[in-house]
Amino acid sequence: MRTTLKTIAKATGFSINTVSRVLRNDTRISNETSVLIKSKAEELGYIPDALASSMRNPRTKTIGVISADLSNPFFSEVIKGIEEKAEESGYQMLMGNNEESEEKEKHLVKLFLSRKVEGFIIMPSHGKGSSLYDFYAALPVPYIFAGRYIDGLENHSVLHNDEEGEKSVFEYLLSAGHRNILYLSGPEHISNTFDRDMGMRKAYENHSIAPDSRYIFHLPGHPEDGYQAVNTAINKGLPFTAIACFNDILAMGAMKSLQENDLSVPRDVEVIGYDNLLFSQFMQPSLSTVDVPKHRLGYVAMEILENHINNPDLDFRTENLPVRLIFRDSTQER
Amino acid sequence: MRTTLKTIAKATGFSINTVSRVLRNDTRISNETSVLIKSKAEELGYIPDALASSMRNPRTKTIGVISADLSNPFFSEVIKGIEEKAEESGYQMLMGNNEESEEKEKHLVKLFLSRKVEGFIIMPSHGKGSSLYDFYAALPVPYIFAGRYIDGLENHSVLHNDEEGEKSVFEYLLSAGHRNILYLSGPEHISNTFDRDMGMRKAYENHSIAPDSRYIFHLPGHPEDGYQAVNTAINKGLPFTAIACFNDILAMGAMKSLQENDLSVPRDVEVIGYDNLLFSQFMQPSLSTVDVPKHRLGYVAMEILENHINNPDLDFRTENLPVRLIFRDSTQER
DNA sequence: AATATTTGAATTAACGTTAATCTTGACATA
DNA sequence: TATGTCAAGATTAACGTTAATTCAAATATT
Repeated sequence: MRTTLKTIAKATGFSINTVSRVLRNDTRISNETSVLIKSKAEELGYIPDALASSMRNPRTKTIGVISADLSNPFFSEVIKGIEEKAEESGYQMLMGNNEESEEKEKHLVKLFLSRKVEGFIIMPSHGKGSSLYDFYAALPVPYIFAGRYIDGLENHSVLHNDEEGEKSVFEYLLSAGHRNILYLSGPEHISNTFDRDMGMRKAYENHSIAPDSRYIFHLPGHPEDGYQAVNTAINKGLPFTAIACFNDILAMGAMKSLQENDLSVPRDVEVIGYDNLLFSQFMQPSLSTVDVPKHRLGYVAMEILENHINNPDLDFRTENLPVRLIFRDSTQER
Repeated sequence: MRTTLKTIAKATGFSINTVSRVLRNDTRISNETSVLIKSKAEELGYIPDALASSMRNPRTKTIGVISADLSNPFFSEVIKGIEEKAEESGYQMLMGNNEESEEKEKHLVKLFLSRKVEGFIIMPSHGKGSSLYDFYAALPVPYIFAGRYIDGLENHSVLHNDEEGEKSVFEYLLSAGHRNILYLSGPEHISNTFDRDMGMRKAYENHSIAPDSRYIFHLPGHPEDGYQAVNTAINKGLPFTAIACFNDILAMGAMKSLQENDLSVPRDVEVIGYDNLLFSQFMQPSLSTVDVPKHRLGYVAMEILENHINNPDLDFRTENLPVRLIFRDSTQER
């Protein structure tokens, strides 16, 4: 039989309530009793039942974290940031993967609500044209979208300035004289793609140039996608002198293709990634990229969520973290 | 006010119990009643309280997952495997990070027990000389160690044949004639280091050669460690013609150092990693490495755990997944 | 017609905890 | 002495479920 408060109460002769209060360090208990009960609890290997406790005490100290892909190094950095702050604040994480499906995402949110999470941090699968607006708007607990947003719910997001980031990439490339820039963009249903495309367009606009749609690829974002896209461009005889990538992983594939086609980076082609994943500085040549504060993104998301949990009337507002273009060896500028 | 079974009972005129049975699709309910109650539940936006339910029904359908480092791509692949099988079996994951500390690990296990997890999958921080043997041996729920083991609890582990894997690396290198092999090994407190070192030694033994301890480095396993270790070897004038690494991440750092020192891979130095992370095939040159079935490791761990949960009398036994040396461009052999 | 079975549901008692309200005895105060 | 205060603890009633038991009416069986 499991040791419960009742067991300890019987063993010590005190009431269940007194035992409960001792173990919660509640007041109005003599020191003698407290020591006695605590030692008995220890002796019996008492493990508190957090679920039973949550029945009277609505604070479950649990949050739900839903990511697009647990194995993606971008998300895992973000999740580590969340975990760090959650740990500091005494929260536990229920975790799930939406597999880039809105249905799955909704299902997970419901499941987690059932477990009485006090809030959510979500990396939504679909942002642009999401069908989940109504669903989220009606959620009974606070929620923060990390790194992405859902149309109409922007104020629930912690973002990293995607538009500014991609704009700085294209400002650099266009100013350096490039006129044939391959742009390996991301999936169209996520907000980041939309914002970065916008940044790209603004940079072209600043230079009074119209972007050429033949140079823009919308890709899922895996290494093979980058590899194939560059192969395709080369095979079609599309001339280019620079490649801007939606993420470092695409850049990894792109560089592989360039290498196989005997194109030198950065002499023949300059390449710029996005995200600044750990490995990008160790690539050969090391990858110029836009640094996204992934760990901080997670940490801040949890900070904000905690704020809203403790303060249900607080208004939500978009947080936008700064990004920074980092020059390494895959560009001429250093 | 939250909608509970009571709310629905009042709204429909049936008893709480009847409502409960309808929503659990229990028997002995007329179809008419069932439809009525279900539609009312839907209408009122009823969200079942899984915690309250767990008070009577001991199946919480939750497991605890504790990893050494959430942001490490090796672990995140494993976790994805766990998540996939967990999802299939209807389990949710409570997740935490032991930060390579046994104290933190123990704390997390207790916390999760409090939440009534039905079992654990743990990537323990310390395996060799762990102080947690007694603690784990007394755990009241089944637990599986993924990818590592704790001395005396080997039967709770799903492993990948570390000894065989590293042995195959050294068999290749020694057979190819290398006699000065830098071995960038891992942290001494984890079982993988111990087993791979053993594999290395067996290969040397097969060739009747005594390994030279000046060539063996025990490192934490970050890219900088590999980078520094190779720099150090070069600066000390230690001659070498091959590098075997405890993981791909070390190899990444090692290759960077070789590159900076104008040593060609694989012509001057052959390099072999371990783990076969996604990016290793995209490195320049692509990295020869030992493939570890990371996703499968997680998936199998969850399969086994579920088995033990459903079958408490089942004996634990070590599972050892096969590994395979993959030749790419960082070795002469292809 | 008397009895047994079946169906559909209500009642009751938990699960382990916590919060609110009582109780008791010791001591202090006027 | 009568009354008040306080400390230390006990009692009771929840929280939202589920399982076991009970009940009443309808139907079937002899």
